[in-house]
Amino acid sequence: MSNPNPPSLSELPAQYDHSAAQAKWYPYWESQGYFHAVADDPRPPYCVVIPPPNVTGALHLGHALNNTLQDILCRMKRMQGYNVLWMPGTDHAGIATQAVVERRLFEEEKLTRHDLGREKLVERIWDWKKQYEQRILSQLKQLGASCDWERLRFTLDDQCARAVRETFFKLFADNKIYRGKRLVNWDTFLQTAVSDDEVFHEATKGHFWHFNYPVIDPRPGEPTHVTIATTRPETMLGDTAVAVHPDPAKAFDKVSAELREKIIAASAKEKGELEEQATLLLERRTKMLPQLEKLRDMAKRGVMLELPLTGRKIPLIADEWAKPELGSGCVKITPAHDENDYQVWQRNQSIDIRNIMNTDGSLNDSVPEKYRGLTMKKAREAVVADMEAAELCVEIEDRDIDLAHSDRSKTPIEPYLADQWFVKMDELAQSAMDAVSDGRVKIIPERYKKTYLDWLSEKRDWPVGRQLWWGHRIPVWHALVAIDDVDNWKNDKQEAAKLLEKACIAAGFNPDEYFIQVQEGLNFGSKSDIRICTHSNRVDQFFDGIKKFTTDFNAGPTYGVLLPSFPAATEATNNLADVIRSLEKDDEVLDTWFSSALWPHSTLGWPEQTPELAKFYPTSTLITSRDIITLWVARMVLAGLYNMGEVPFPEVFIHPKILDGFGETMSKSKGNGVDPLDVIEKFGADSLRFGLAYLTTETQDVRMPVEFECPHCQSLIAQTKKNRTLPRIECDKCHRPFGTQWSQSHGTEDDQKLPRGAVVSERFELGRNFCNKLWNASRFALMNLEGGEPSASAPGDLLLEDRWLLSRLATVTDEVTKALGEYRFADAARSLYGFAWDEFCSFYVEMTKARFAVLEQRAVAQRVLAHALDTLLRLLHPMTPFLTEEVWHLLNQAAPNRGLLKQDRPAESICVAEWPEADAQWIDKTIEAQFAKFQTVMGAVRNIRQEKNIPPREPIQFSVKCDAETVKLLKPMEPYFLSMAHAAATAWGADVTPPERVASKPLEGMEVHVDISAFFDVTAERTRLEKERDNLAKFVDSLNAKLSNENFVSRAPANVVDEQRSKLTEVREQLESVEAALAKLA
RNA sequence: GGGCGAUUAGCUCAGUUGGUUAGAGCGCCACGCUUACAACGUGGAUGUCGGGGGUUCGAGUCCCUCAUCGCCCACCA
Repeated sequence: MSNPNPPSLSELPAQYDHSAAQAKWYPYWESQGYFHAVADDPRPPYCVVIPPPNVTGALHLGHALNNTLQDILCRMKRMQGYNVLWMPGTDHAGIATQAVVERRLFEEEKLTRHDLGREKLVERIWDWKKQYEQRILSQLKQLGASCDWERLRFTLDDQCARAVRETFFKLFADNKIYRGKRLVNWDTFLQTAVSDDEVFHEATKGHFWHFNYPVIDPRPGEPTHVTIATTRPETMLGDTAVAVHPDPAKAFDKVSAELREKIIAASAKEKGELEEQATLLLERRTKMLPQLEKLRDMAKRGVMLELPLTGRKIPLIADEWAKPELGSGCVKITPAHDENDYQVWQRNQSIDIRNIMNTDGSLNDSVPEKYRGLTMKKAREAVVADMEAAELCVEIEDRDIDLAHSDRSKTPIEPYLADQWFVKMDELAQSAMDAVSDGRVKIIPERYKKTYLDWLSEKRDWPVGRQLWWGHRIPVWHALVAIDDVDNWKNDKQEAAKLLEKACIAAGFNPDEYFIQVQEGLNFGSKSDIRICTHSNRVDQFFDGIKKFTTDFNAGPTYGVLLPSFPAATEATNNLADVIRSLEKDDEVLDTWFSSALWPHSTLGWPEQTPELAKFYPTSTLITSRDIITLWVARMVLAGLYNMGEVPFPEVFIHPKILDGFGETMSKSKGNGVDPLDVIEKFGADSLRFGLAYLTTETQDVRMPVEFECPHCQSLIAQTKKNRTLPRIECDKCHRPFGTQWSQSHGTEDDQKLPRGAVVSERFELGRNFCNKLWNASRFALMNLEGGEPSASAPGDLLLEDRWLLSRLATVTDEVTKALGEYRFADAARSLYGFAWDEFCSFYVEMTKARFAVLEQRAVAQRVLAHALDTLLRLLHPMTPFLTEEVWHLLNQAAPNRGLLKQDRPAESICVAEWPEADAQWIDKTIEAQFAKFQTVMGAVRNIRQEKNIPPREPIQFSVKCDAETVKLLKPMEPYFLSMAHAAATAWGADVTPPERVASKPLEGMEVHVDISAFFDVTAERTRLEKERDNLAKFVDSLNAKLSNENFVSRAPANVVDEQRSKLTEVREQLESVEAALAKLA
């Protein structure tokens, strides 16, 4: 397939038609297979895995940035001759996706997931996924992303599922997976756990209640009660202890010491406040220490307290969690409803743990009958009333409380300790830290190394289970086993494991397909958990086989079997065979990040040892946003090391975030998001890409004020915090209403029917203007190249401007290649922008106009022009692929043979053209300096014309006073002064005398005189010269001041001083010539 | 509470290892539709580089400090 639609060069439109180019070239690239990589291609590999976008919704501007940057690198590397694989895919995003589908299900059909059931719901989510994935892929293609679509993956597809099972199994067999407790955000309305992301905090007026718990049998002189304080009084029904610090004196001293350190470091302003704090602390210590120490001693003696309202007795314990400096110094312990209390429970296994809540948020049977079935809210009222009636409520303070609410149901969250799967992180985290510390993985910019290392260094175990239906189901079957005699069980558990093993073998599984684990003690006291994990592909048949087999077992010791139904277990007595028979498949799924962590190797075929894995792992770089350094990057590193024994990528580039005009992150829920397709439609994909690259600087974060575009009259309305969440907006100009993205989710039916106003940003005009400029320069070149004869060219044929352009081109090539290699996208874009616009277009192309008018000069100019355009297009292709491909094909028509000294046929597509190499032989600073003189004189002539108000087309005459060498340089440029400034040179040289009525401009080593006899205006000229004189005089003064400073002359480096001296001489001369001109006027 | 970052023209941002009188794009002003381009051309105006202190011959750049804004993490009996 060649150019699908070759146009006539003379009929090219004056404006670049981005939508036509996009529609034409993407299908062309795909059909040519340019983006498809194969493993047995011998060229060096370059591989990038896409950060898989969530299938929750459409891509936003941040994705556009992320993928543009990846595409820029991939396209450059492809041109550099690498075997490039950009692995595309999407993420199943467990919670977010299920939540979206559930919400729609409820809105549209008034059904909950329980009405539908697990299988049906999962089916619905797959439907949703297919729809949105299509949309995401289409967005990526419209952006121009050169992904290898034949390899498209999804984190929940069969290949990824296999990698997930394998990894989980490895971890399990390696004893890195265990069951523990974790405080989850429990949504009592939806009866599900919610992620931290889906929780919003709302400050509400609340209270701080102080309760007294009576001490049972206090000795004389001892306190008769302890006081505790709480914001959630209803949880007292689940209290199992009250804690006091084991060494209050030491604890006080520690806090004091910390405070003193702070005071030393503090500013004067803070000092007073801190010192006051220290005084209060000291007073408190004096007042409370004896009491607290008494309580501590009582705790050691095993004193019990009466838990009011329940008739239960709970111990007073000594634990460091109790902070003597806070409240009463004593803290109630509710292990099942508070994470810190849970840890206290873990340290003090003698105390009880008591869950008081049903999944619907009502109180369960473990509380006294009168509170059973009450909601937490009602229970609070009842508890407080009863405590007050018992005169045990000693104080109620008002207090603002940051109350967590579920974003999905808008109801308050109940913290709730649930059984969870955990991955042990100590060794894994250490391995990932080492990889970054020793430089095997480099994070750019380097400051993000700290984020990464700090987070990993906590080595917090990773809770990987989620109470969801959408995701990788945990490949474990388990049964809870209650036993009374722990010692006996320890022996018998070997027997249980053996028995289970036998069952597995009999069911036809190989020993390396399953792993049996027995864990004691972590679940509700002495109850143990027997589990089996498998990575077999036949997971679903697994238990049918085993259960059949275990019917043959009748003998064996008896155990209590707990069915693992959430939250509380029911007990039954049975024998060992029944223990196995009672095994149930875990109904949780894995955290989405578990599958994302495997992305770099799972997408390449792991655990299969595929040729792709051998060729492309480790991948070459990772490009992502900073908010997932910990969640994703760190976990990919540790998973890569764990599964592959090698880091997944040697470099990670963290790119900026795009914020709105108020410095806020863009998000759908704020209504300030931007759909890249809106921008692509209005400005074109190339403009979007170039604009984004131009903004990707080292300094993080880009502020981007956005506007609504009225769909009726196209006028722009600035987005404000107010109008961005209106369901309909009235246009400022035409006063007709239009809808927005916000209308779709929050508006009435009428709002949703309104034509939608696109959200765009003026920031992309830069890219659009640039693309258009380039298009037109190309158009000019094409018109003048068509029919040109390829001619031999030798360096000797080249004129100053050719040598200048080639020198600049080589320098820019070098700059761009280096900048992109170091992720300095903005530098590359700025360098190309400046070169293309200010040098190539404004000077070189302008100058060729005069040369094309002269027959003998044509061939060389054509040749250099074609070569320069060819090179520039290749340099720009990674950023603006569509435009450059369009022009490339036209250029192939106009100049089918190209090259400077040696001519060749260019590549059929710019996608696979060679990346330019900076040819050092052309870099010539002398030529550049000489050319700069020409530019300076040109500027002076143009400047005088403007200042004298001489009409642009009015011919003028000028002369230049300069040395002989400059004459030799600039005299040949006379035609350019004519064509570019309508100025005719009358004289060059050292003895040039200015005409009678003249406007002069002193320059470095030169004087430009423009004959203005026809336009002479003494006053205007005097004003101009006086201004110039003042400027120069000021400059001379500042240089004088510097040079007369003894310290500067003696201490600054000699070259700096010399520079200043010669500058002074130079500026003085200029000043003299201005003063002379002024004198002449008078 | 801990950490990170930002503060430069009306707006959005560059500014390399400290070294001429601090730059770009948009916007603004003036003139121009000149046969590549008005999405353009030519020229112009615009800054106490957030405040204060310090190091230095010399600070937008390095150090300290204050202020404001933003982000991440932790915690809130």
